[in-house]
Amino acid sequence: MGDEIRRNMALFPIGIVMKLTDLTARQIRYYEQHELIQPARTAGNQRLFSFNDVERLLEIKALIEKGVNIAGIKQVMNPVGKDENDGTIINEQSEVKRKEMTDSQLHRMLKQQLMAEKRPGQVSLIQGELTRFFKNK
DNA sequence: CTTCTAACA
DNA sequence: TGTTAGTA
Repeated sequence: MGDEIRRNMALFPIGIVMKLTDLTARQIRYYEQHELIQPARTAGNQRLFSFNDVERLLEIKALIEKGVNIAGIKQVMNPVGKDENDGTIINEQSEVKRKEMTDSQLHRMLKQQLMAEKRPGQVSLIQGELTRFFKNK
């Protein structure tokens, strides 16, 4: 599972994540407050997001666009960070159909976005494609 | 210039 | 959520 460390490596600052997910800094920080994501911090308290964080944010965004609120999202995506020792009961009765895309598809999208970042020309791939990957409508 | 926290005409 | 203030 050396791939796991790569996915959880804190890499980009909030600015990049904003463009990658098309979410506002306010939203990203807000979701962090609600423990939907937990980006790492630099010595200077700057947030550093990993691929996993970005993926989760994209899932959160998709859910938001489907009309799900924070409470609902917390139900389908168990807030990370909690230890499973202290009898934390989390019902997995998620009826909401989500994440139909594979990791490879997701990684291709993110890679393309990152490349488009360095080399302008291509644009908003996430917005349009995402809605097609995430079932519904 | 970018990010952070706190707060609300 | 937007947005602004005052920092780091």
